[in-house]
Amino acid sequence: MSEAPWDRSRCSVAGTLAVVGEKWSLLVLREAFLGVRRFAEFQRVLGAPRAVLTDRLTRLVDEGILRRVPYQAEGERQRHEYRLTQKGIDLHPTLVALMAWGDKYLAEDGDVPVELRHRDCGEPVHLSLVCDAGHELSGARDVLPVPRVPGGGTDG
Amino acid sequence: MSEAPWDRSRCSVAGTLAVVGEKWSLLVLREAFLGVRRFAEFQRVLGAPRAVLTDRLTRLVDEGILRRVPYQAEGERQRHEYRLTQKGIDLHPTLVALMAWGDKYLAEDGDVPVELRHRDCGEPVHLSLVCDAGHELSGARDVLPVPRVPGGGTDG
DNA sequence: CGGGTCAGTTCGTCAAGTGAACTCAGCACG
DNA sequence: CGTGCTGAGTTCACTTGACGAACTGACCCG
Repeated sequence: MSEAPWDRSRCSVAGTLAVVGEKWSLLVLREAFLGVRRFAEFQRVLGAPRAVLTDRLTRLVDEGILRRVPYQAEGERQRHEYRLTQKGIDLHPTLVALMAWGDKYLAEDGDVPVELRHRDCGEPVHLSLVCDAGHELSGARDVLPVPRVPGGGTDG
Repeated sequence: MSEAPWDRSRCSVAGTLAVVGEKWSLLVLREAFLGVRRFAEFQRVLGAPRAVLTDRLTRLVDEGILRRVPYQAEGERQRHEYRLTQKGIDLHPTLVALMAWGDKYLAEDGDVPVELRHRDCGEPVHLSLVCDAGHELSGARDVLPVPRVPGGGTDG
């Protein structure tokens, strides 16, 4: 059942990448967050080969990240569309993080393709690292990774 | 120069994935954040083929995400090690986001391999989406994506 | 029944990942 | 000074996956 070479036991990053780390998977999700739901629409905006798209869509449905639901447009035949589940929606921070990095380093000339804003107040949003005590961390330097042995106690 | 099939013009997610979306790239970075610096160490903890590892390391150095610096251990010959640049450190939120999702959905039995804590106070840290007005967003629903045409004005 | 669209499969080709063996440099040992 | 060891990297044969175009099948329209 090892469908990926990544070592799941060592970190959740590997596990997550084993699920959505294949080519196109995260792009599919990106479009899903932008409202794309139908096969042909994914195909058009992504330009991915149909076979790959079928595979990724099926995979994401199998993983519970997308849901296939019947869909009936007016005057058209019934089709089905792909919609995000909660599990899929929870990948939003990942996409936001990827986008933020791309915005910073790949579009420094201000040519940001998509901007994220708070729906209520219209202000731009960004990711922030906070601890349970309410402190806002300034960066990776403030983070202490604590490895935990599976089955072992919480090492202080 | 199109080293990837992703459409860079549409979103920064695609651009970022074109840089670090290849197999093993993000895993290499994950280990880099955990303190791994030498080739053999990457090779051991990841189990990646050496050829691929060489390629990813070179690629990440070329992209300015890692830096190759000389390294001299006591009683050993001089070697070089790979260290994160600021550009690489800025990928930290991406890895945190991936890890958080994996922790939630792949290790629900509490078997979280690595926990991140605030270095100052020891409390667990998590990503949070905040807007420039200081509001903390509850999720992807509160986010409004605003597409911007390259070269066009800020469409309100 | 024929044409058109959406969704998906099949297939030949080509790029990429994989794992083992090989090379090369420098230190340790004798 | 030669031999062996280890870290870093390359080469190569094999397998997997991506690619793009053509094909199938369902369904609506006329």
